[in-house]
Amino acid sequence: MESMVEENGSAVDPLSAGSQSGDAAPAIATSVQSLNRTQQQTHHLVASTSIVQLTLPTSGATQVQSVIQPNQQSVIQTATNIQPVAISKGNVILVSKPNSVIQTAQASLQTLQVVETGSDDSFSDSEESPEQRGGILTRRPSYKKILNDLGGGEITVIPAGTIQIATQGEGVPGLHTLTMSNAATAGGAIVHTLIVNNKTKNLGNTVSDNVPAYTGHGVVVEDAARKRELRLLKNRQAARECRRKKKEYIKCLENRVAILENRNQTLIEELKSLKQLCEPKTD
DNA sequence: ACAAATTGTCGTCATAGTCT
DNA sequence: AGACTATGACGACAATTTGT
Repeated sequence: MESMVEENGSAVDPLSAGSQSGDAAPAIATSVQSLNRTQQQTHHLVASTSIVQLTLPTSGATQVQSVIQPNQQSVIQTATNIQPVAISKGNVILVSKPNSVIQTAQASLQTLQVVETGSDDSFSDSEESPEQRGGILTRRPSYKKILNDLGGGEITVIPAGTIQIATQGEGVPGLHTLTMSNAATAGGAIVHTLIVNNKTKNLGNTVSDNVPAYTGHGVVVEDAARKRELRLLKNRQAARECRRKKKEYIKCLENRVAILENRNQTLIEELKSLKQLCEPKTD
């Protein structure tokens, strides 16, 4: 299956439009500064976005409204219920909900997010002011929570180009397997995800795989040093995961900016033309 | 070419939040 | 309630950029 993208008459490959992912700074508060630095090397994030029309031959006259950011990940926003959408370069993305956001970076799929929205406005503002949170400075909601608030489905992206998908609500619990043919690692990657009671468990290597536990008469014996090692190891991994989620969250926000700016521009132009129509003729 | 400044990444700690 | 997890904050270090 091949997709055709038209932008002012010229073909554009939305997947190749993405490139360097903007590496984020340690804190959200400073992320904009950091992104600015990254974008010195790329281009300005939103300034050069453009609308393209994706024509998908096999799905009839279906069109996808997309926002293409040069040197940034692409945003593909579906205008209608079109599923599945297949895109060149070997990535097949099944979109189960309207108004989805699909992020790609370079040739390999890096982030895939399904956002269930009635309209763009349903990007709920998950960042509350301290006042809104009760007037005291408290910890912000977790990225997981924020992203869940943004959309119905939960999709976790694993660094090595693998994708882990969990279904909530109407989803059928069970073992889900997702294979990526062009994962960053050679030969692709397969992730098995076990969903039990709406909770996701990675069936890959776990922390305990790496740290041997000594058992005696069925009782796990661990000295303080071992416990500490285990704790540090877990926390190290947790920190990595947390940073990855933070980057994902920031990308999500960037996409949101791109979509909203694009929409804003459209509305401005619409307003202009309506004004012109309403203007009394002077000659 | 070199030093200083800037930025990114990582490991660790502390602790709020969540789970059992 | 205690164990566990997620995340902000911090410092160390490396890589990159900038000014001279």
